[in-house]
Amino acid sequence: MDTAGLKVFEAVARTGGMNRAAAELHTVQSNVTARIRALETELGCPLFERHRRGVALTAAGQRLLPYARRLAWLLTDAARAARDDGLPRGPLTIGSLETTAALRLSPLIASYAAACPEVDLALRPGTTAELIDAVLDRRLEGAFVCGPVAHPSLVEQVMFEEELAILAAPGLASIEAATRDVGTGGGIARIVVLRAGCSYRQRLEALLARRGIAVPRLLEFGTLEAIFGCVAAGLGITLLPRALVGPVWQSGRVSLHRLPPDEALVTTVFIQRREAHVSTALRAFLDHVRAVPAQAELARATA
Amino acid sequence: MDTAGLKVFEAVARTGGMNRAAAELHTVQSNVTARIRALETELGCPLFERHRRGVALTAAGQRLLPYARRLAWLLTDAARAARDDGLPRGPLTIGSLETTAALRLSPLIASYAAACPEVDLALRPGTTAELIDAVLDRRLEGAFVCGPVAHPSLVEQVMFEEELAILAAPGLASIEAATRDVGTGGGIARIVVLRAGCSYRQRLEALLARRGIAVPRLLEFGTLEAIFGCVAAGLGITLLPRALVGPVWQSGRVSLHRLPPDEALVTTVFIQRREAHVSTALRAFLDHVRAVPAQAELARATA
DNA sequence: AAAAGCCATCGTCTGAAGCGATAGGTCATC
DNA sequence: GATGACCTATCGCTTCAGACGATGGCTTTT
Repeated sequence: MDTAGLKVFEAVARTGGMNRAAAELHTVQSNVTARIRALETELGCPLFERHRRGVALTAAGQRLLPYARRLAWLLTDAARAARDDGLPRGPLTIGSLETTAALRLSPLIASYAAACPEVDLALRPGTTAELIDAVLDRRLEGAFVCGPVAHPSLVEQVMFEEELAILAAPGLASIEAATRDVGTGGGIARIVVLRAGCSYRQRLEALLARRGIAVPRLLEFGTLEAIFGCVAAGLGITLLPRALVGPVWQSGRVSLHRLPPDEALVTTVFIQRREAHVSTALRAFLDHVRAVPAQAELARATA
Repeated sequence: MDTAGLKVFEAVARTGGMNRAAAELHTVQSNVTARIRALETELGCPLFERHRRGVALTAAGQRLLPYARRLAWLLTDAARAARDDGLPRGPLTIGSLETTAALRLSPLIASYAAACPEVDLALRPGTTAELIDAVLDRRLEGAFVCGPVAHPSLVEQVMFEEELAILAAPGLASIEAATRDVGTGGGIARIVVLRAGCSYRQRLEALLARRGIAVPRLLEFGTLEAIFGCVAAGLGITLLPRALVGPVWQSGRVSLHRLPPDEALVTTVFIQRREAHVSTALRAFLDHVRAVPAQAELARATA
C-alpha cells in the first residue's frame, strides 16, 4: 500500500467512477482498475461495489477513505515542513472576524509586511462558523474567531479580549431607551448586523431577549462602515467591540452604551488544526500580533 | 514523494548510515543513496550531512523525520481500519495499573474472552508514567491509568472512581495512630509501595507530609499480594483502593482507615492516542467494561 | 602500507505499471 | 429489439523507475 495507490483510491471514491478518476488523474481507465484491484487484493477485502453507472464505496472503503485523505494531507504538510527553513516566506492565508481585522489586525499588517516582505499574506473575513469550516477544510492555516470553540481537531489560543457595547444613534440616554426604541419598532429602529451568521448577532438577540424584547427585524450589511453609518443615521442599534469607536471611527457620531461585564466580554481566539504544520510565516505573524499590542500598552503606560 | 522513499529516509535517519539502512531494508547501498538523492532533489534541500562514519540529519531532515514516522503509522492504521470489519478479533494489547487490573478488570476478562473468543487479549501492568509512554510509543492500544493525564496527543475518558484508604496492621485505632507509628519508625513500620513510580506513592507521601510526618523508608514489592501480606504482618502501611479489601482479599487481616474525600478520591481514566484507529476489539472491551459494573450495580440495587 | 568502512556513481536488467484495444454488461432512446 | 452511450474487466505490448553489482574515492584504524 503506497500513497500513489491511495491517491487513485481517493479519486475513484470522490468521483464515483473509474473512468472519471482516470480522466482526473491523467491516466487511462485500465490503469485505475488495476490499481484498485491491487489495493483490494493487498487488503483482502473489496473497496468498491461495481454498479452499472459507476462504483460505490463498500464499508471497508468508507473506513479507508479518511485515512487516504489524511495521508495526502500529511504528505503535503511534510514537504512544506521540510522546505520551511525558518525564514518567513511564501503564502500565508488566515481568516478573521471582520471586527477583529478592523480593530486589531489592520494596524499590524503593514508592520508585518515590512518585517516579512517574502510572505504573501491573505486575510479572509468571515463569520466564526465559516472560518472554522475553512480551517478544518485546510483552506486557511488558521483564523481569529469568537471563542471558545472547543473542537476536537482544532487547537485554540486566546489572543484578545473585547468589550462589546451597544451602539445607537446619538441622544439616546441609556441601553434601556435604545432597546425600548428597538422594541417598539416604529419603522425605523432595528438591529443592524454584519451578516446572517455573525457571531455577535446571537449575542445581541440573547441580550435583548433577557430584557424581554422580542427580536426585531434585521438590517444586514456587508461592511462595518455601512453598519456604522446606519446606526449613526438612527436606523437601528448594533453590538460591536467598544474599542472600534475612537481608533477606527470618530466618536460623537453614535452613542455608546456599555454592558455589564458578563454580557460584554468576549474572547477572540486563534484556531489552527491540531497536528498541522505551523509555517514560519504564521509563527512570525502570531508573534507579531502578540508583541505589538504589548508595546502599545507599554507606550501608553509610560506616556 | 511517496511512502517507500520516506521509509528509506526514516531507516537512514534511525540507523545513521546508508549501508546500515540498506542492510535493514534488505537492499543495496546504491539504492538507498539514489532514493535519498531523489528525495533531496524533489524537496530542493539536503536532508543529510555526509560524514566519514555515516550521515547526520540536517535541519530539514529533522523537520521531515516526524512526518515520515507518522506517515508509516498512518499507513498501518489505515490497513487495520480497512480490514476491521466490525467483528472483534485479532490482537488487543492494553495496559493497566495493577490495582485497577485486580479490582476492576480481572472479573471482566473471562466474560470478555467468552464474548469475543477471536480476540487475543494481553493486559500489561505498569505505572501511570510507564503506561503513558507505552501508549505514546504505540506499544499499547490504550491503558487504564491514574487520571487526570491531560496530554495533548492522548484522549482520556473517566472509567472508574476509586476511594483510596490507608491499610495498616490490625489493631491501630486511627490514621493518626498508624501514621504516628510510621513517623516514629521503630524499625518495623514503613510505607509499602508496589513500585518506585507507583501513582499512589506520591499521594501517600503528600498525605503524610500534610500531617507533618517525614517520608519514612520504603518497602517495595512487585505484587499486590506481597504488599498485603506485608501490611497484615505489621511491617508498614500502604495506600490502596478501599474496595480491594473484601472482594479481592479477606477483610480482618488488615485494618482499614478511611480518608477525607478530597484526599481519598482518584479517577481511573482510559487513555488512547488521539487520532489513532480504535479497533473493534478495543471498542468491545470498553463497552464491556462500562456495561458489566452497571449490571452489577443494578443487581445489587434490586437484590 | 594494508584493511575496513563509508558514500557516490555508473551500466545493466527486470518488473511494475502505464497504454491502447477489446469484450461484456446495463440503461435509455428510437 | 436494435442501437448507442457509458461503465468496468481483461489482455498484450511497451516503457521507465528502480534494484543490482561493481568500481572508485575518501577517511580512519591497525
